[in-house]
Amino acid sequence: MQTVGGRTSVEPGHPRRADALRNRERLLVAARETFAEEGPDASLNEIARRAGVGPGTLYRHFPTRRALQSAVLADRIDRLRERADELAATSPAEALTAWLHAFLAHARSDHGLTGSLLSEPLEPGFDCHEIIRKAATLVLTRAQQAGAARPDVSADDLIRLVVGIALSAGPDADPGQAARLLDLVLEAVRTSPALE
Amino acid sequence: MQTVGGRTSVEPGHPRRADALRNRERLLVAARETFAEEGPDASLNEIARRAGVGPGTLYRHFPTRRALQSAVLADRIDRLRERADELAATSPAEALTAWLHAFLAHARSDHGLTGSLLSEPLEPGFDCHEIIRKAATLVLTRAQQAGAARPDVSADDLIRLVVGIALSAGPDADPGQAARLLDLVLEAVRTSPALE
DNA sequence: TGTACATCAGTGAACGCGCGTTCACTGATGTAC
DNA sequence: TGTACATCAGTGAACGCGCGTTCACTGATGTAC
Repeated sequence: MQTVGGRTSVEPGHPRRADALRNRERLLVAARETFAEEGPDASLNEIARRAGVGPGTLYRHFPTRRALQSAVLADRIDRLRERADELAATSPAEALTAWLHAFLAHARSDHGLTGSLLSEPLEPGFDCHEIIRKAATLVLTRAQQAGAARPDVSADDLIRLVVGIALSAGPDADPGQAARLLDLVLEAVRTSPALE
Repeated sequence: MQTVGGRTSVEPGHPRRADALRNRERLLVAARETFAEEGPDASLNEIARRAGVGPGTLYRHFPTRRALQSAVLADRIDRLRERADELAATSPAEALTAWLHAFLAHARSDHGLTGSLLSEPLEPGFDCHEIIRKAATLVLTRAQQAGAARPDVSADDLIRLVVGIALSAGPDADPGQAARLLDLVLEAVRTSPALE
């Protein structure tokens, strides 16, 4: 929410020292890369190695794998939330399409991280699934009220479909196919169920 | 193809001894269970333990993890292929719907095994992706020729969508939601693209 | 501004663990007579 | 049918590996004066 220079501001009091902040940032960069390359089960020692810090340092900043994963996702999730707000300026139908494509790009880029965090609840304080669901709901209900999306589809349905497309396509697959599949799904979402 | 008492017949010459056949069968049962519970990366030692054999025995029968995985899938894949043939007796539209739902049930039940085998090529001789693709193509082209499915959708698209739904739903999720999502997708598949 | 000090983050060797995989040996089985 | 033997499958201890995780120690940093 409060951001400084485009970077999420630090919770007051927590990381005080300059080297702590620097290492935290390095760990996040290394984790993002490693998760992208090797999936959400990538080795934590390997991430520490890439960040150029000892494994103990990783644990000091992120006591659990889950904590590291959600920290990695945090700013991208936040960007998706912002995007949903921005899209309020466009038509409901366009907003729905554009946001889901943005979400697809996000999910495709992280090699299953979003998928793995989707199912299980996170530590309290940052539930990425909840944030995504809220953003999806925002865009979807607006489209539904405008008659641009069928009313019997939920935000959860859309999220599952997009994550599913991202997971089954794999990160090295044709990005065009994933987008095409999403377009196909979007047609069904726009179609009135009464037509059936 | 040739089956004896509902069980796939043995390739001539390979497993000759009675205890070898028995252990092979035990390993397959244990692997099926373990993969279902713990996913396609489950421990091979654990599978051998459950089957009541030494790890060496597992390796004698299945030299690689992949070989074991595809052997586990083999008969279910075969059943899907048969199902596609049987459905030739029903209407093209019904056949498409029914087969995809059968495939969804299959993919949902194996905790990502199908998904993991989908992307990478298998050992020569049994390519489960190829068999599934053939079955899907059979059902899909028939529907397309009857005007019951849009022509710009490929068998690969359908497979990806179904696998995606299965993967994103997770095995402990609501089976109703998965079926509903597939129905939604099927609506889009039936819809003429000209309507857009 | 300069310095002394307390605090707190970083270090990295080390541990235990379970994994995949091997292999010398044992023993069950099928077959030939 | 019964038996001797060769074959081939099973065994499971053992290996090396990389993982997650810890912790006693070091040292950088921020602060108080």
